[in-house]
Amino acid sequence: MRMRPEGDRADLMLARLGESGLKLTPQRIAIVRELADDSSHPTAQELFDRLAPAMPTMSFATVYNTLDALARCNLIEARALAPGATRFDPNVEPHHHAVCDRCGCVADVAPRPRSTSVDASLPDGFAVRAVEQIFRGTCQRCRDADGGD
Amino acid sequence: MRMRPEGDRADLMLARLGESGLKLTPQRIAIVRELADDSSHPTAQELFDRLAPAMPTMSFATVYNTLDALARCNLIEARALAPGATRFDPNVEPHHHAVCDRCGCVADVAPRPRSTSVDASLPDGFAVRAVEQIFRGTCQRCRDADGGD
DNA sequence: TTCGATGCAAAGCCTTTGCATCCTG
DNA sequence: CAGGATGCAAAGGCTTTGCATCGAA
Repeated sequence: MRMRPEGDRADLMLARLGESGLKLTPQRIAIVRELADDSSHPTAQELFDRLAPAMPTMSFATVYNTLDALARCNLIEARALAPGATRFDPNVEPHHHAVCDRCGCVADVAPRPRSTSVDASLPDGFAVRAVEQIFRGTCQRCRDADGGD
Repeated sequence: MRMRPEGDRADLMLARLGESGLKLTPQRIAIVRELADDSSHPTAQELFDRLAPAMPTMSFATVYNTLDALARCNLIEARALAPGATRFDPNVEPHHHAVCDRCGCVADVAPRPRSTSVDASLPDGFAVRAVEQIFRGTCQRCRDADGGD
């Protein structure tokens, strides 16, 4: 089983974007390539800041439009992991997140088997589509920097 | 074991607010009473809208200041359950949430035993403080209104 | 008087929208 | 030429901040 080489996921996303009738413009290609292999869960602002140097005409509207298109195609997911800006996640497989209380960094957490198996105490008639877990705490970097508690 | 009568939780929160050195002003009392027995997870705007008729001079700054003070005292928790406005939760015991994809309503979900017991795939050195689960799906009301899928 | 709390308004983020312009087919 | 996509700017929600005023100890 080989590792996924750079670009694979971006190419897959671009192909699916194209299949769904959207044009593969330079802006969209740049956004997809920036996001596809990024597990840091960037905000729209962060993506814009990274892309602006190479594409000086990029606009926020295009970033948001593209992220919205990608989300509609189920190629990324918009996540509310903390108050503030929405974060975008190229990993659409079921998984969870560890969020640092101090620096706000986000890491993926592999899902456990059976983690979605209980609906006992859900509201009557609630149909579950997905279960998200957020592990809140302190990342190693912040613990090292700050003394740990 | 008796049910908690109306006002108990509000009184407890007010007492603890006072103990932590904050003055129990009419505005703070009104905000606490509005939130203490409310499980709908209101936004700051919603609280303001409910309080404004009875307290015409209430300002947003006071609502946010008071919510921030309550959160610092661990009497409420600010939650990011979906993109958009932060929701405030008077239930600070460990529990989870069911969030409707359509109407955005939020219901509490009782925690399961052992639901926080595994940290196997967490990032190295990440110290877990709390585990939140969000059940996403469709509430009964929306399924009834819309046809169910 | 002193110090915290309030209310108002302005400013700051984050995001969406309207519209003119630009490509591409 | 027709349609979608872009870029810009304005608007709109959510939240914070600055500051003058108010009120209780």
